[in-house]
Amino acid sequence: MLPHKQIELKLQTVVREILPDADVSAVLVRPCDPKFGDYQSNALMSLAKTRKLNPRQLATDVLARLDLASVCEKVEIAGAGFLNFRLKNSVLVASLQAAARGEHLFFTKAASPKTIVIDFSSPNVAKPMHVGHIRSTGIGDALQRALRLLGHKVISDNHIGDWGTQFGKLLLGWKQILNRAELERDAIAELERLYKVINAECDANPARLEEAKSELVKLQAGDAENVAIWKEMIALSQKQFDEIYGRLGVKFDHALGESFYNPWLSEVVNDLLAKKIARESEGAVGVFSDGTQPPKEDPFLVNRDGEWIADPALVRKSDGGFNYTTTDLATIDYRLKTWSPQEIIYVVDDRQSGHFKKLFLIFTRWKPDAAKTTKLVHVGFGKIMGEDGKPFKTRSGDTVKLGELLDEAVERAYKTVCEKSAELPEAQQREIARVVGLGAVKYADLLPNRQSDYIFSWDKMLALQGNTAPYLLYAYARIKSIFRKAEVKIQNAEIKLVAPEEITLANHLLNFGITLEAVAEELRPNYLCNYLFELAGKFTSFYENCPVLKADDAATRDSRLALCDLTARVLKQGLESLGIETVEQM
RNA sequence: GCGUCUGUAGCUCAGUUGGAUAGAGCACCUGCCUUCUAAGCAGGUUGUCGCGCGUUCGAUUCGCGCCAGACGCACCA
Repeated sequence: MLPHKQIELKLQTVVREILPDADVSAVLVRPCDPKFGDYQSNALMSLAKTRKLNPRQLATDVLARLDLASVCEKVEIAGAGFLNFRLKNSVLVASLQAAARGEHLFFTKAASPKTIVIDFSSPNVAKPMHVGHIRSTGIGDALQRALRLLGHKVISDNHIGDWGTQFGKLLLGWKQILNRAELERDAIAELERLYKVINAECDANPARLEEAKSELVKLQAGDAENVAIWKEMIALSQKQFDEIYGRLGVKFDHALGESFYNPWLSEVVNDLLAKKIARESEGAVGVFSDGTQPPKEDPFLVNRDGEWIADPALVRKSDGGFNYTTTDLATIDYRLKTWSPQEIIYVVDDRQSGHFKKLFLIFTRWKPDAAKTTKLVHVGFGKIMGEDGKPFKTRSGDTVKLGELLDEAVERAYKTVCEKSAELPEAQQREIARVVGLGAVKYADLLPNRQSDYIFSWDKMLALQGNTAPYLLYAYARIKSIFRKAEVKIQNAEIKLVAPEEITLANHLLNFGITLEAVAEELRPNYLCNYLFELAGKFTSFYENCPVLKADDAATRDSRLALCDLTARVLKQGLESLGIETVEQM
């Protein structure tokens, strides 16, 4: 068991003895400022607070019964009632030794694994994937990787936008102005052109709009020709998606698009009507407020000029068509029936938070029993802005296509590789550039707290210094370089932690699991980014101050090699959890 | 108008049950390549945590009210 878990366990046991009714699940330790110790618990202070106890007295009572002599140096009470723990050197060493033997990598699998459906990326058919898609795709993929690493059963599902009113216009365009040669050359660009042209015509001419609508109606009615064209558009788009996901190394267990749920949509609406959750209004069917919440917190109400008026979630349009709330409800139902998940996570733009609030509320009204066992979570994120603070666009004002963004990242990385590592063969330079470029894009997107908008900057992203993917990859490559030069193989080397840099690094390795758990708990990959950045920093400090291959004696050398190896393994595993590859040399 | 999110160093951003003297990178300055990759390291400078009030032993964190910005508000998703 990892040392901090041992501390927590003993601490919880003692707290339970002293306060039998206390909920000890929040009695945890956290890594802290090294001047106080390796770990700290402030849980006693909040326990004391709710019970109106003197926090220092409680800490004293707990400490009197706390026997951690085998794990820590003397435990200290500080300030208002902090407990500070410093690990015994032998415990730290033993933990590293166990990791070196392959018994663990500083994290433990979840005690009770959950089944979790994670819904992310969700690009639209017939449209190019743009820069915005990196957010849902990267965050979603990092989350699925971290959750899997911790032993949860994850089902990733790409809810592709393959249905909707846009197909009326696309079908009209396909039939009337399609350029076959262009379709061969760049299918997505041609489809995008069709949409743009017809859309403009529809805006200007109601008759064109009617034509488009009638194509849509034919598609929805199962007209053979329209269905065939629609399927071809999906196939062409899928080629694009596969190419991008292939480059990004993103895999889905399923890609059940919106259209997959068509057979159940009218059923969903009828059920909602039968259960009086939805009602008719102005020819449409919608879910309205049930009046159980104060108006301010009720997402089905909106204030207009001082009056609270209905803001329903429509599930059927007055023309009989369905809305995305309907599809999303059918999707929830399908996922419940198919996988019985404890959690369904939606990695979707924060601008849709209102939709999800409504959707989740409808779910609890519609499936009250399922709602008790399945938690729905919206993992929202902000927009990518240009350096002018406005939404990130190309110089000509178009949205930035994801494929082109990746190309440019790799190209820029290639230029740097050629400068810095001119001696390497070109194939290897290309490979380094690929990993560094793609890694830089992903890392830059995962690093900021996901809910805020962030400013996209080529220079910062591919900067060679600072909190960037290249910095982390460089630290990893330096370790690997040591092993290329090492003439010995380390096997069960005895680890000794003497130099301050060795101890600091070792302590930080132990926190990998705490970090992964925080990522899984709060669904924030940026915690892992910061952990790895610190790890790389502490390693580099060690590297500068503690010669490895040129250590004074063989024992020190072997010990340091073991420390290098563990650091490399955590770095690689951590980066992998972020969806970032590593290179052995750069 | 109402709602949601955001506001932390000159710039870009972190800040994990409320916790100790609020951190990092960039930029700027000073050192360090005949020693394992200088895409590096060591050190220095930088703050009314938007403003005010409240809860608390303790608030960047929680509550309320302002100010500023972004986004959203019935048949698109």
